Amino acid sequence: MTETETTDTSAGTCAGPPQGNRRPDGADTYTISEVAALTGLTAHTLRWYERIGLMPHIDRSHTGQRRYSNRDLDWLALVGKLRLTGMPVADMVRYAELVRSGDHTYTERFELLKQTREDVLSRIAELQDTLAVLDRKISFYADAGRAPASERAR
Amino acid sequence: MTETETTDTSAGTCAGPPQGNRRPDGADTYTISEVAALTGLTAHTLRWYERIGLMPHIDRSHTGQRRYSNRDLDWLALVGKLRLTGMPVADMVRYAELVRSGDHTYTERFELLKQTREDVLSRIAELQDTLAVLDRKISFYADAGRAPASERAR
DNA sequence: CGCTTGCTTGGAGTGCACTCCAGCGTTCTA
DNA sequence: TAGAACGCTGGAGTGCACTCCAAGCAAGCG
Repeated sequence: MTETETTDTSAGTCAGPPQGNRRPDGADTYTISEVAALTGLTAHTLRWYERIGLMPHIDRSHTGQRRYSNRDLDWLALVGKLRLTGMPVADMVRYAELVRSGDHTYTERFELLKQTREDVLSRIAELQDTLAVLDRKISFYADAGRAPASERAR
Repeated sequence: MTETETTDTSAGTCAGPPQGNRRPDGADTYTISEVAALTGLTAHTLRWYERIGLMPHIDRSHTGQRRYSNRDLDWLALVGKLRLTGMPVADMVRYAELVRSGDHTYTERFELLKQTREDVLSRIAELQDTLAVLDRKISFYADAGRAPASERAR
């Protein structure tokens, strides 16, 4: 085996705050596998993110190995959040491009964030709707128990 | 072109309640394209759902064409809800199998629903977390406007 | 009767987001 | 200074959820 790649037991149900043990700014260099451990992503995915333009340029050691910084970790934390809103990776790349192209893209980024905010809000609303449906079904099953199948449930 | 397949303009942002014009029970037979229009799914997807076992057995006309009922529409509405919780199709198939195999699967279905409810709850929590992050960023951009890039934002 | 429109099937294709591989170089630990 | 563990690359492969295709049957209409 050439590469171990986090035999992922961590990201079970909760995906709790992975920002545990960061190094202080100034002494913040992490190898790819450290970042993998900290973010829950695989090293594969980190390299892939870079290839598709989702990451800023990552520092390299004198031999060409990636050295991540706290800033990169912050960016990955944001990406992680956006990812679980269901935002397509292509849109995140778009945002990354805006950041890279400088300060004159502020308003565009602002609009993008506001739009995303709206999307998240409506997704939450959808989920609460679904929750209501589930609760109705659950209480039906709770009532019915194994009573005669007078009204068959699906 | 042999099949028109809903040139999807409907499912834009909101995906509002598609349960508009149902026929009264007893006179409830719908063709596949009617169901497509009512649910926002394509006819392709409806046939695919059937193939993979996500649908109960659908009635057929004397020539073999599918005739959906209100009950089928109800089922599709539930599937739609579950789908947008991010539940994998395979899990929904599992639930469909439980329904098909009869009343003795009540408790298992009950457990599955409760688990799903938990999943939805934690997804909502995640999204609210993300919302907080977005709000912080948005207010940063709102404050910063095009002020000097003292603290560069990502 | 021919034409259009709609529905049927099995199987192949698509897009997304990873995920892995082979073959090689580097870094750490004993 | 071995040897194991880790990291590098380009490109190929995977799994999911559709999405489409080709060829054919069936109903309604002028």
